[in-house]
Amino acid sequence: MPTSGVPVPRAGLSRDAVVRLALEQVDAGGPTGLADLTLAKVAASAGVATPSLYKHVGSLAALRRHVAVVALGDLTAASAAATVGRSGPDALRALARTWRAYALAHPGRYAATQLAPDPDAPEEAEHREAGARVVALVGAVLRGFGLPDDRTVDAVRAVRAGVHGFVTLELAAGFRLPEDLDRSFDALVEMLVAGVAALADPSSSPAQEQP
Amino acid sequence: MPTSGVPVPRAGLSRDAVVRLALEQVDAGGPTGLADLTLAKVAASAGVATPSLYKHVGSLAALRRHVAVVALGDLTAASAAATVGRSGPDALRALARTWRAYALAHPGRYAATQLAPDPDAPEEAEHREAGARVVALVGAVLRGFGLPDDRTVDAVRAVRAGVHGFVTLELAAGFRLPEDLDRSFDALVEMLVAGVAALADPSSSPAQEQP
DNA sequence: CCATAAAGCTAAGGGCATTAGCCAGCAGTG
DNA sequence: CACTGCTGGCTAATGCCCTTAGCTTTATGG
Repeated sequence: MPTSGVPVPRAGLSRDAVVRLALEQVDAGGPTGLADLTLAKVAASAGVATPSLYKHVGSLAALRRHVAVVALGDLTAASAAATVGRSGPDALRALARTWRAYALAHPGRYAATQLAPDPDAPEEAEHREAGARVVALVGAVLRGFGLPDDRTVDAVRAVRAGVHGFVTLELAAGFRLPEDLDRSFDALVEMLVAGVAALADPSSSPAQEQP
Repeated sequence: MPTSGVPVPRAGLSRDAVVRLALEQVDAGGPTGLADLTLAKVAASAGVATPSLYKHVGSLAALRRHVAVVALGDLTAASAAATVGRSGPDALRALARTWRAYALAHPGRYAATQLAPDPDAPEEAEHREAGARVVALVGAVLRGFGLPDDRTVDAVRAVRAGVHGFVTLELAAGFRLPEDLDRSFDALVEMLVAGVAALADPSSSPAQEQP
């Protein structure tokens, strides 16, 4: 009895195993780990000829998508863990920091996070749902701000845009001075916190000039 | 007398001509136009064998960089035109809208805009400078807010991150509902305006809760 | 014990970038 | 006016890669 009881035949290697090896390669490749992901390398690391992978994976694009699903799951779990028990500005700060920390710690996986699933393809439903879960989580965190319903979308988008933009630029080495990135990020997060709060309470209009 | 009078030998084709053809291909390819840029296709559109391009271009990566320089120039020019004669919040709004408009109108070139030049490679100096010019322009626009010197970086980064993040997500079809994107973007821009103003005048602290 | 389906393999085709080395013209110079 | 040399084009070849087709082997379940 080599393994469990269902469909595990001989050499070992399965969709999950292939994805695991792909994740290793993505993780090892830094920010370009996803772009550098290659069936040839995964096959080599599995000790198998390249075409053999097609018994488990479908295509390189499909493998990338599987990586994306895992990465989105990671991010959802980390975000949920970081925000549980918090609400309002506190929760938003925790969410933003977790997001950035994840991106910096796993740049390749974070890149995978940004793959846009085809809205129609039925085989990408899992991918779409994984993405929707993260976005929903942002919405949930923002619920603590008491936003009017029709403004929630705007707030979610602003938060996603701000954090994603910062992290993207940071990973792409788009900023000079390596110093002070933490402080700049904090400043951005405070802008978002204040901005979302303002969206929730339009009476407190933005500070225009000094009084 | 086939052409003008300086260095145009026989068939016609030069670094600039090759870059021009590359730009056409990038423009025709939508958001993935840059990624889909290929020496083979450029050569075909020039009516030339692929290796011939190496007499003008160096490599595919170099061609991409030349495209990036052009795109950064476009963006600088558009931004300068949009912000001249404005200052403070007004200028920042104009800058942000111009940026987004450029990205939506020329997604392939906008993607080129995000290529990070090697900080050391001497042959990428032109690329670095083109990038620095755009960033400097953001700094100039923000000068109207009277930010303390040591906070300017934070503000520039927040603005770049917010706008770039939004546009990236929008291009990647990362948002659902095609409607209301304009309003969401406006909301983000107002957050940035208010946030930068707050950075300039820390006494007006963010609205925490409703009073 | 045997049939069958799954999981591997090799072979082959089609892209692509890149390097090496050849050839034909045009531009000057002696 | 002839010659020399540069320059921009070419073909050939290498080495990656993804992907498809079809064969072989193995393990499993009846």
